[in-house]
Amino acid sequence: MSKVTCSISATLDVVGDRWTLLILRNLFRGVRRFERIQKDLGIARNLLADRLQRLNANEIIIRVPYQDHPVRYDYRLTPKGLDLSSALIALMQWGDQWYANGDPPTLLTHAKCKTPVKNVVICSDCGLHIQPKEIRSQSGMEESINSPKVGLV
Amino acid sequence: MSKVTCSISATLDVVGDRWTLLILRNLFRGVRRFERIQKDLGIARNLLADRLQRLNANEIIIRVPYQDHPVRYDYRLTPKGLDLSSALIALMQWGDQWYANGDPPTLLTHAKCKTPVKNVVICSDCGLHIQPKEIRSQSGMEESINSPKVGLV
DNA sequence: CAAGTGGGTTTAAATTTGCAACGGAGTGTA
DNA sequence: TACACTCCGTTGCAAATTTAAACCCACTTG
Repeated sequence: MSKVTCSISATLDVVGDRWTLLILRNLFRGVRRFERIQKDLGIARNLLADRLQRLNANEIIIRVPYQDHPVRYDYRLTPKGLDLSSALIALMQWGDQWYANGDPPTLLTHAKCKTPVKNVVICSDCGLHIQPKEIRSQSGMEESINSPKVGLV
Repeated sequence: MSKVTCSISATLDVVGDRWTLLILRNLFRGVRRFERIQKDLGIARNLLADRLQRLNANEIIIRVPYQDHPVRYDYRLTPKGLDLSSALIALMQWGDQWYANGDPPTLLTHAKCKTPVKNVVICSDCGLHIQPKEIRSQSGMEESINSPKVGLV
């Protein structure tokens, strides 16, 4: 595999289309069969077939037979697929924040505490929460993620 | 605004196309002008014009003139746009994890400590890190985000 | 004045999508 | 036995999007 130049675009190449993340959302929620997903999303059947194949090829999901004659499959998340949960949660959190008027359509809670979960960016050393403007971006020859004092409107 | 039924799809309606998140990535990195963004991404000019207009209409970016005659604009993130940073970081982190072979093309660090930042899901009450399987999903009449013991392959 | 730059719009071709119908291999019902 | 129904796709075609490339306008620079 060749050197990737941007992990965001690498990710979007795999899951960055109109439907894929919504399909994954359903898998996270336990909706794992073709027919159920199709009905829930209203996605065209050919597209769903194509997306599932692609996710399978990329090892984000795996097909697990639940019957023979004819063989029918559950689509389940692999560890690589499960690892997308925080991205999904981050997207969901933004939608909650800006489009739900204080009434999130779905609430994710910590199984033990029953309190809501939260997606945050922290410093891997000091462990503190970090604001966007405290972040520096280091790569080949690109600018900082926020050039000094001009990031915000 | 009508009741949103899924914050993920609400978010994807606004930023969930092939280019929009990549444009935003550039804005986060300080690349704010039409010509620079177009050259960096190789996006078609008409699409870039369209996406910037749409982001502006959705109040994710704002146009700030930096000269008159002719008036030319910087495209800057609004607070709503800045708030997408954690989603972008989550996507980037997944790409780093699964496609960078231990060598992330871009490293985000905490300005103070110089150590890498990390996107995590925590419990808003106990503050502990949460694994995907510890999350419950509560909404109208949908299943848990992970039905008992069948989530993983 | 000619060439270059920034920021688009227009046009036509290539690609993707959505829809509806079809098929095959069962199961359930009468 | 016949008939309908379910699940999981595939196929064919029309409609919508995306793309590349050319064009345009209003300066700015040499």
